[in-house]
Amino acid sequence: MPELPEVEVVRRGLAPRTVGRTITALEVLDARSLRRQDGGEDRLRALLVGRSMTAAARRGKFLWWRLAEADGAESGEALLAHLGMSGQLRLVTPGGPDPQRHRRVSLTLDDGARVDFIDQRLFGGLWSSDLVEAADRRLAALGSPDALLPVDAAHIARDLLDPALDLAEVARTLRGRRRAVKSLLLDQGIVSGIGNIYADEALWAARVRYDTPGSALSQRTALALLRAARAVMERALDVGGTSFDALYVNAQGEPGYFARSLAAYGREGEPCRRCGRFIERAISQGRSSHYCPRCQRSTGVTRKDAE
DNA sequence: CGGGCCCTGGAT
DNA sequence: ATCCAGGGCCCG
Repeated sequence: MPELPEVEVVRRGLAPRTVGRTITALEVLDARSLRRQDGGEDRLRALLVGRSMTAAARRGKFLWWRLAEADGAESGEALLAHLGMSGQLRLVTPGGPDPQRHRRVSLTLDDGARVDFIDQRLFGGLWSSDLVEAADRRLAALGSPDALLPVDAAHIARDLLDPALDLAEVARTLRGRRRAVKSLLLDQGIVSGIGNIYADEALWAARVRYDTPGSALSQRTALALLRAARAVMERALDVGGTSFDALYVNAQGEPGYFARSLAAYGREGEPCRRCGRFIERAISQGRSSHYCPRCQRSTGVTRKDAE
């Protein structure tokens, strides 16, 4: 399921073939993928056709293109995409493979290539969003030329690959909450880009149990956990992300290879790669958590929690 | 802050 | 036929 590494792989695949190109047509095969578009298909078409893409940026799991008029002036809007859990953005070149299954929206570019939005489960979408300045006025995201970002992504915190992220501050935020640490890692308003897979992997790497209250973490452990999350996502990025099946592929239609390196996610009943104990699975907040019952421990409760 | 919902298709 | 997967958002 596309989390930060997978979305970044897609961004890197799309950027060189889309930035600098002009959109010549919009084809909508399933309007449900435009659910979040004000004014629907007609308005999106009016905003896109004849505009060029000037940058491909990403914050957390949100990906967007900056748009400019024919004369090069910025339009003040971005084309925003979220892959949900089964979305793909695929580059289709004339004569190349042409995926039809679950194709929902296509953009045609002035070199004849197409960008297809494919989405089996329809949790993702494509829509336009006005640009606003990031609250901290720093570079908005990876791939962004300035501090502007789509208003519909402005509530999303910076992610662990963002040079402007203040790691110590995020660690302090985790420690200021009493919710389970996994729920905090998944909260895109605290730190973005982490989903169920990389949350379980980061917790395993840092030896922290999913249900440890944030307030029970030391600053040192909270920092170690965030660094573990960053490290596992960087390793996944290096091998093209995590693919379990055909649901996640890059812009060229190729899978990633990180599934074979997972230590916790999806490994219920298999031996822990550190200590050999069987990985267990627990349901919490409607999601499964995979963890090693021996080497992932609750760091215990703080005095405050014991009261 | 937890739970339901949006969706489809593959597994049971 | 029913269950389950899950990101984000909305509801209470």
